[in-house]
Parts: sequence; structure tokens; C-alpha cells
Amino acid sequence: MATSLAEENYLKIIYRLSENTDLGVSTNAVAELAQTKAASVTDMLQKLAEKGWVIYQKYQGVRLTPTGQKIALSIIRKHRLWEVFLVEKLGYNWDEVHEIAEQLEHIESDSLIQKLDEFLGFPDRDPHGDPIPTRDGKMADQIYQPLSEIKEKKDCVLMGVAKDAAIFLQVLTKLNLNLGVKITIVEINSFDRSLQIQVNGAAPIFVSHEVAKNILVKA
Amino acid sequence: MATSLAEENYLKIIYRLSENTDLGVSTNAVAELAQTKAASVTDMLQKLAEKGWVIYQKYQGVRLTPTGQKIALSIIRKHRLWEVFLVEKLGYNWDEVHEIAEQLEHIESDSLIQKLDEFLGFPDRDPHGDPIPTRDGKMADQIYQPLSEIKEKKDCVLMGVAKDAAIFLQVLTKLNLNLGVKITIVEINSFDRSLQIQVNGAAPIFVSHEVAKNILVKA
DNA sequence: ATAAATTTTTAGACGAGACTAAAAAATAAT
DNA sequence: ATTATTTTTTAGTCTCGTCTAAAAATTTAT
Ligand SMILES: [Mn+2]
Ligand SMILES: [Mn+2]
Ligand SMILES: [Mn+2]
Ligand SMILES: [Mn+2]
Repeated sequence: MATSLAEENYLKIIYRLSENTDLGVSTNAVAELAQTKAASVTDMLQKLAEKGWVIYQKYQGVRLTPTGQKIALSIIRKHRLWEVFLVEKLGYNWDEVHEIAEQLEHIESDSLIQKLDEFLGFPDRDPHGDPIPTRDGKMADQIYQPLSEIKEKKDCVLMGVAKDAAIFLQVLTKLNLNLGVKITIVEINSFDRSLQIQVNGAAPIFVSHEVAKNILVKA
Repeated sequence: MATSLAEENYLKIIYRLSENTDLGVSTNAVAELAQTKAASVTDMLQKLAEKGWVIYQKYQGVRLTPTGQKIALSIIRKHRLWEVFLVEKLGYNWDEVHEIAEQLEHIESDSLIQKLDEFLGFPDRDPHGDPIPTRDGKMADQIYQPLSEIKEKKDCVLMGVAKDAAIFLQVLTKLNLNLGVKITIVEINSFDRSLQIQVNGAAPIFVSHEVAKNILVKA
């Protein structure tokens, strides 16, 4: 069945909110991400339920059906492949691509994504370190951990981010915190949990716990 | 002012219908290309007129304002650049790209088109030989002529097509009539104006006048 | 010049997707 | 166990872009 742009965006949002929980997703949570009102969300959830893409019961929240999940994953796959294209081929920075990919992810053509994937060398991570779902709808687990969970004196490598808002990415760029850099934790300030770190062995800098939470690293 | 997908498509259609005439474009002509009804076209023309993109007077047809023309040309620019991308970078055939470009042409990002243009090496023709409008909205003239106007015994080179419907392009491909081939006119049959031609010096084949009209060549 | 045919516009309706205001249900506080 | 608060749903309205049916204007034919 055909999916409208609005439907695709709702499914993607529901998918995102489902990732960290087994409970149904609340109407208000969807409304916030969709930048719309709760009443509009209720309307849409009823439509999505009729199409068989979500399980929805009044006041009980919503969850994706296997079909709904499949659709969401295919949109996410397109989004992330386009992000790779924009960064790798067109020379964008990682903080500039999300909004454009939000548009490109809705282009409908199986062969296009197939060929794009090939053109890009079948990448398995996007420019923010997020796994790219496979063609048959399987997404690798996020295997990296937040920098905030690494112990003092340890080394690690920046593999991704847990948030791709431009404003956050620009901060990282300004601090030379790019994909692949080596991070050494010099000290963790116990009172506000901020970190003193070295980036590729350079002079130590400070980052807040909030920032560290959203930086994904491998030991 | 922002343009909706529907508005962009209407402006593009009006542009196309204006190319070969100085008269206003008729409601019915637009309706046919838009695959919609005349009543819907009338509605839209009134909206476009309010936005200052067309001059519209009841029963008098419609024509683009300079602003409207600018918008139309920017959509056509995007369409053709994406077509180049699909053929040159992703390996599509020229008969497969039009529908996908119809979607991609509506992606909104100045920097994206800028970077895409650069990535493609600033092409000035799309895979069908059509000129790509420049960033500041100038479109080169179509300098090629229909094969149907070439004299007997003359040689020419296939530079483009006047129609990019997949069904037509597939016929050309089947006859080895690809961009850049040398065509020699062996004979013109006077009774139905069909042509006997050689493609790159191979054994002669027949093409109808209808086909010849839509093949663009340079002598 | 009048009638017939065609084209175009208007009038009224509809679905998608959003909104506001108000009602209902679920949660939290006393 | 009642209130009070928050969340969610319903009811009614709006805009966009489309449709059909009918009216009006234009063009063509007689
Ligand atoms: Mn993104
Ligand atoms: Mn991403
Ligand atoms: Mn095309
Ligand atoms: Mn083309």
C-alpha cells in the first residue's frame, strides 16, 4: 500500500520512540517530535491503525506492527544512505545533512536506493555512526557506548553521536571531536560529572556530562 | 515565497507549453499535461496569479511572469542535473531516469544543487541532450534540429531527443540510437516520409517520420 | 446571424492533514 | 476516597488540491 509523506514521518517517529522501551508510545511524545498537536496525532494514529501499520487502542499508546516497522526501517535506510552520499560524495559536513536527508528519504524508487547503496560501497554506518538498516529490514545494534560511561584514564575512539541536531554537531566540530578521533579521559569531575579529555593527544579540554552522554565511543 | 509541490509542477507545465508560442497557454492544455481536470486548473491558475507567478485573465489563457519563469527554470535545472547524476554516477539508462527526477526536482536546498552541479562537473546538457538552465536562470537555446529535417545522403550526429517518454527512448536504445552515434540518411521515402538510415555505419534500418521528428541531431 | 459545439469558469463537495476548544479518561495529590 | 492535574480523545473548523455537474463564454458551423 502506498504511504504518504505524513504517514512515513509518523511511522519513523513511532519507531524512534519505541527503540528504548517495550511500552506503547504516548500520543504526546509523538506530538512533540512531529511538531504538531496531540489531537492531530490521535487522528493519524487511527488512520495508521486502519492501514495495519500500528496497534492502537485508546489511551493505551501505540506500537508498530511488523509491517509498520518494515516501512519505518526502509525510510531510515534511505535517510542514512543519503546522508552518506551528502558527506562522502558532495563534501557536506555532518552537521549539515540531516535536514536535506529528511526530504530525500521520501523519494520512492527501489532501484534508486539499490544503486545508491552500491555507488557508496555498501556502507553500514551513516556519518553520525548510526547503523544503516539492510535491504531486508534488519538494523544492527548500536554497539557503541556513551563517553559518559567510560572510566577515568581510559582511551577510546569516537564512533558516533546519539543526537544529530546541527547545534550539537557544531559544538563537537568546534572542539575537533570528529568521527574517528582518539579520546583520552584525563579526569572526571565528580561534582557536576563534567569531563576533562584529550582529543588526539592535544591539550585537554572540558566537556559537560550532557555532551558526553551524546558522544558514542568504542574502547 | 514558498512553493508547494503542486505549484511547482503547474509552473513547469506552463513553462513547457509556452516554449513554442507567444500566446497564452490554454486551460485544457495544462489540464492534459497535469493529468487533471480543467476545473482544477482554473482554481490553481487563480492562486498562481495571486502569488504573482502568472498573468491570468478569464478565458484568455495564462502566461508566466518573470518570477514564475524563474521558479520554473530552477525546477527544470534541478530535474536535469539529477538526471545527469542518475545516468553518469548511478549507471541508469536514459529511459529510466525521468520519473525519479520528477521526484528529486522538488528537493529544496540551494547548496545541494550547487554541490551536485560541481560533483557532476558543471554539465550543460542532460542525458537527453536538453540544455540545463544556469544558476541565474538562463537556458541555452536548443541548437539541434530534428532528424526529419535533414536532407538525403547527409551525415549527422545524434545529440538529443525532443521527448523523454520511456517508451520512446526504449525504441531508440533497441535500434542502437544512443547519444553521440553517427547517422547517415540513406533514403527518404516520399510516400510516408519514413527514413532509411545507417547508425554508425551499420546495416541500414527504417525509422518512421514520427520517430525522426523526435530525434535531435547536429550536421 | 443564428445555432451548435467546444472551452472555460463557477458552485458545491470531498479527503488529507492540520488546528482550537471542550469533553472524557487516566494519574497524581490530598 | 475525593479532588486536582495531566493526558488523550472528540467535535467542529480550516486550507490545499482535487472532483463532478452546471452555467457562462468563446469558437465553429450552418
Ligand atoms: Mn539524520
Ligand atoms: Mn544520521
Ligand atoms: Mn526528464
Ligand atoms: Mn531530460
